[in-house]
Amino acid sequence: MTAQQDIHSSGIPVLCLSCEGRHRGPCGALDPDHLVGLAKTASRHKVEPGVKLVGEAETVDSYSNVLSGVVKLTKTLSDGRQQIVGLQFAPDFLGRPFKMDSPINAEAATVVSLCSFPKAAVVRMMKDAPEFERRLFKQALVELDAAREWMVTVGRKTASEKVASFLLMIARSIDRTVDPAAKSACFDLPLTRGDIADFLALRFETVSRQLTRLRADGIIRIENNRHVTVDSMSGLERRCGG
Amino acid sequence: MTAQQDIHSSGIPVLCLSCEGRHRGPCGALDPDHLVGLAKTASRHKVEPGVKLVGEAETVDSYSNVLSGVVKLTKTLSDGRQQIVGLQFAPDFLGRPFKMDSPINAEAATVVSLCSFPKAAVVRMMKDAPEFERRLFKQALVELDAAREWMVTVGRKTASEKVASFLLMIARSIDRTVDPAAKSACFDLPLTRGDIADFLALRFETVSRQLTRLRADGIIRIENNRHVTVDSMSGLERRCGG
DNA sequence: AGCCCGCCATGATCCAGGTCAAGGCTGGCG
DNA sequence: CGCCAGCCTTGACCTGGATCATGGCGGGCT
Repeated sequence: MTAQQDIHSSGIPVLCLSCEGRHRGPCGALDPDHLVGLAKTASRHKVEPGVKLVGEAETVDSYSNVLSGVVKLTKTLSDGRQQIVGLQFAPDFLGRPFKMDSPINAEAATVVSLCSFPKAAVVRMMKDAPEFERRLFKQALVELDAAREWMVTVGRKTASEKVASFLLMIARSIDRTVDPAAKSACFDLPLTRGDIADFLALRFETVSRQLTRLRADGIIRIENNRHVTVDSMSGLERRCGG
Repeated sequence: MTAQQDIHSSGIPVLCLSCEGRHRGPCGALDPDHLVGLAKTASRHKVEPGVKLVGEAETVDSYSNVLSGVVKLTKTLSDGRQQIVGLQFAPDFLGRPFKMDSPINAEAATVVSLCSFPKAAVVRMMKDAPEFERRLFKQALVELDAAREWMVTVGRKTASEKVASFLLMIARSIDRTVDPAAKSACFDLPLTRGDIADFLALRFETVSRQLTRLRADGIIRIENNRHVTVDSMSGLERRCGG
């Protein structure tokens, strides 16, 4: 950080100083005055895996930034069939602007830390800081691109291609600093086999079998069911099905 | 239209007066001055089914409003497998703000009429008229909701439920004035069997068989392969699978 | 007219992934 | 410690939808 930026940061609330939501997220659009106003209404939480954050068709009165961990967005049919329709990582903004109720469920997939704001404070910020609204707009478009990308995967790829595509996506999302052209990667799966199945529209047995196959073929190693080492990124890419 | 509105409309370009893009679309956010500026750069087209409007990964230098007809948004894997990831009806805005190139293909599914603008004109309008940008934001969120809704359908429903859900969606999209609680409906399918298959992640033979089944069960009638009459909306809803 | 081409329907067969079943591993808790 | 619950793996078998094949229908072109 340069001296110039240091001076500018003098008015920034302590809470926000090293916050992901400001560093790369929507709050980065706000000047110190706005941040002070918003920070007064903000509250931080840490929630355990499995905790429901927002219910489908539920009225929502707060929005949040994801500061760490992974949130899964799901939809469920009346007979229990479930589909994960999106994943959110830090510093994504969690919530549906311009609507009273959420069209989806949001649930912590891992330990998640959040910075929550009353809905009204966010609405005001969107009015007062056009660049803030614009960041939310941009995130919505990125999520739309991602949702459409996954429609192709869910609709048209084979089980083997789906699992490879998922691993590649996670490898690239978990640590965005990693060289995208790296030969290998290493990360903790944020989802159980069952969750991965709900994301890819498979059964957990099928996910398990495909992971076993990737392991047998020397593409990946798995420790403790969760920790994955990708030994051959190129091998993984070749299995994603164009 | 009241006298008051009549007076206000006096400065509106003739082209825009009865335009769907202004009536219910993004241009409704613009005042006469803005409309005049935008209309100077606008051009209207009519294109035949099958005409490619935007290519995947192609640089785009114009945006459009859909004034009539249906546009399909597709993604294709390198080996030709295709998925329709969205449909656009009047008065949807066609184009990806904040990006040089489109992440998807857009193709006319029916005869489509468009009102196109140079990209720069739209970018300027987003700066000058915050309410215009907000409308585009809202449309993006509606498209995101729709994409997620279809992820559930594509991923978790059976072939029979998929086709029923598709017919219901079309019945409700084609004529938005129709009573959503109506007992029956009547419309032209904007897509071929093959297109419907690409939308639902099925094969066209499967779509054909499911339509035959709905016909045999007295839920729908089909004339000329395209014109559908839904005799039992409730029967169709019951087959959508929650 | 006669031909071709795109679209659709339907039957026969196949197979990827779903379903059912059995067992292992790990961590929390009485 | 022993028990239980959640998660994972693997095997055996089944089935919904894909694939392959055949033919009909309608509209445009020569």
